[in-house]
Amino acid sequence: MTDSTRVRARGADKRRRLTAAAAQVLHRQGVERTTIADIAKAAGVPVGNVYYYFKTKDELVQAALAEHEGSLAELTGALDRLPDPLDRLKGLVDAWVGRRDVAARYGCPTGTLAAELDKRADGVLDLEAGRVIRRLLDWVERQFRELGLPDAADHAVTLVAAYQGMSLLANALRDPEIMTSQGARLTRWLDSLTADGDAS
Amino acid sequence: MTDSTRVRARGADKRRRLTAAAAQVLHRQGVERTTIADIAKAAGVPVGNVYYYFKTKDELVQAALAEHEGSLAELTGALDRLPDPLDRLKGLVDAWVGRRDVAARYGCPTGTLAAELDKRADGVLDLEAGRVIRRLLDWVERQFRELGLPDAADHAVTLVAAYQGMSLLANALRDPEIMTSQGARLTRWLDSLTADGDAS
Amino acid sequence: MTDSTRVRARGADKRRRLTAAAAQVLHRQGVERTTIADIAKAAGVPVGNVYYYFKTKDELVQAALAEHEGSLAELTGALDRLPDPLDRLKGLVDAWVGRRDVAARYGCPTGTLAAELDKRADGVLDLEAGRVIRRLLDWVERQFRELGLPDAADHAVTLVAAYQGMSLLANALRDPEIMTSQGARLTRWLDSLTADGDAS
Amino acid sequence: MTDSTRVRARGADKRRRLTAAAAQVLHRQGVERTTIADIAKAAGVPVGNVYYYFKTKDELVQAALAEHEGSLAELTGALDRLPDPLDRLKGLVDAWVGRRDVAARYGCPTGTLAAELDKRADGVLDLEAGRVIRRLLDWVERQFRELGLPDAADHAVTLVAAYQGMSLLANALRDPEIMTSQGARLTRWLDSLTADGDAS
DNA sequence: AATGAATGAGTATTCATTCAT
DNA sequence: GATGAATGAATACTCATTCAT
Repeated sequence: MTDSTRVRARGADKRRRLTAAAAQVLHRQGVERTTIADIAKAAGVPVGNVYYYFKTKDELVQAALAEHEGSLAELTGALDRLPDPLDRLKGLVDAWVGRRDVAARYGCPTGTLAAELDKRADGVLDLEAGRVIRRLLDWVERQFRELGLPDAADHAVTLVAAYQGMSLLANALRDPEIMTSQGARLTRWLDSLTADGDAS
Repeated sequence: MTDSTRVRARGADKRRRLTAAAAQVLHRQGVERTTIADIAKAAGVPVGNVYYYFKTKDELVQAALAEHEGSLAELTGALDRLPDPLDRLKGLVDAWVGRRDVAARYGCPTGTLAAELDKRADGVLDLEAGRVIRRLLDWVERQFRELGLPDAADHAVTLVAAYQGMSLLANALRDPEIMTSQGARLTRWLDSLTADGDAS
Repeated sequence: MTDSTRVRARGADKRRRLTAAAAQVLHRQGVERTTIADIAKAAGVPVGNVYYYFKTKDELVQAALAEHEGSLAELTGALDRLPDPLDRLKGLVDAWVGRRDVAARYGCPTGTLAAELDKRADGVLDLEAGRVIRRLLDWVERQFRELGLPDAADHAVTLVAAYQGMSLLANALRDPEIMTSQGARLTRWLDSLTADGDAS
Repeated sequence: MTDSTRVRARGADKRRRLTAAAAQVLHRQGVERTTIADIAKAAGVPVGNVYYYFKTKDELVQAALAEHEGSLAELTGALDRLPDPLDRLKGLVDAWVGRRDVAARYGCPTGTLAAELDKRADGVLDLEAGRVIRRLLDWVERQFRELGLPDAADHAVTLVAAYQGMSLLANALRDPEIMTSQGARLTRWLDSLTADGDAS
């Protein structure tokens, strides 16, 4: 490893730490209640130095959004290795249920971020958040289509909306059990869809 | 009408105007991005005077929450006059769809408020928001129970979560059409539930 | 004096104090080296309160500019009461010389402000500064015209430029004597202009 | 050419580039609104490296001032080759008029720098700026003396002040034409001085 | 000598809340 | 009760300067 590589690695590492910290802290505290100092502290970086990597707070928010988008891509990427689209969708639901405790405490990262950013008058970041959700919708729709179902787009909206809704309820009521029971319902629904046509 | 009565009436009016303004502005801009001055201006009340009616900003938020709770109570109260619980639930869905434009622009008032308040470390108002949602859940559950369905509680969670989810998606994607199509789906689902048992 | 008058008077007084302080401190330290805190302290006003009267630092700069414009208007207004335009112009030169010590220490308020504001990329305030100088030019030109001189506009530029130049030199060399000697020269020049036509 | 020579040459080149960049950027943006990064970028030098050549920002300002002083020396040096002092002075005026567009956009480099530096509490650099202006004054005075005129010093102040004043006005009003007309006036004045004694 | 990165002090601005009348 | 004004703590962002390599 050359010197310049090491330095670049250190710089990239700090940027990654800041991004990860931003993703977590912003999810937990929300955008408006999170200060740059909060993120800096969580990342172990002096405040002034944050601005070497991100010119504005909004850029940090965007990076956090991209981080969540990356997690999602990682998940769908792994699911894509399953041969059966139905298994992929059920795997997605399982993943959601697996994160029930985080959902019950802080909600869905993308969903809560989208909701908060939508309150802004200046529409830049809110479109970003919408884009991430759209990507999830697209992936889900593709699975439904591969299953040969009509109304794949509608089904996708139904599934993702169900996820956002159950996360919000679990969060508002602080009850992870909602994730479990609704997850089970979604799994049953997916099975029914493929078993004998569209029952919804 | 005595003078003091008139004054009290005027005072109550100001309080009401502040509450209504808070409900609307907080819904549109979110709690953190809304200043007391914003609400005061929307209500046509001088800033300094706000504090005569509400000791803190949090009390204004609480009042806004109560206002939304009141709207909900009004709606369910009206629906309660329908003889058939199924019609009541379908009426609820219709009401949601009827507000599709507001939902697409600002999301569900209670849901977005709950999501934002849940980010707070101090758990006072977030529980309030949860309580409002809980009341809706209870009302819905009661209808399902009156319909003689098993799993009334689960069904209630399903319906309300669907509403929250579709509102969030409609908002994030700025697409009121989502409210319409998902509303239709929910109506069909309600019909199927009562027609031939549980299809979900 | 009613209560509201007194309050308004107090508010107006503070605004005036802030404006006066801004005019003085900005002249002495320049725009960029002056902090809001500097002005607040000079005016005996808590920092946070400054923003009740001026929304931004730039508004304070503008107010200071207007203050200098006001001083100028006061001076020309007084000179306007002299019957002879030549006396008015000589009175103007005398006034300049009378302020030689301030000029030697801090330069001409309007001139140095204009020079500093002209460095800005965003052209808003710099035009303001130009406007103040233009007003002086116009007044001087009017006097020359009343004297029946041709090239009144050119003469005006010559006189005002001489003032700006001698102020700058006096300031750069910290030598008030320059104001005196150049003032005498300008007086002689004015006399010669009217004695036997244009000698310049 | 040995390696060390080449390196020294390269180093000297960087220093020269930095100095030139500083002279230009500081003239255009002013001292306070110019960052070290601005100058570094304009010179094509990495920020961190600037400090190898200049220990502080003030040293860069001083170098810029020296650069402007050098330009002036170059100009007067060239004019010194003219046999007639009157031609030298008229050549100086011509040079000023020749730079009318820069003057109208950014003012006289030395004059604006002097005005800005004079606002500083710590008197180090402001004296420097005064010194540069003094050198110009001395050169001009020498020409007047060679012409056999009495009051050479006063004439010098008059000429240089006129230049500073017209530059400031041209800049504040964004009007290069002022340079042209005032330049013509100065040329006439110089002619009149030598033709028939002192007309000013 | 060269350079990307680090540091920390400083600055404008916002805003909930309080106060004086 | 009503109201303009006051207060001060907080926060995003900048930048000269230093450091590690």
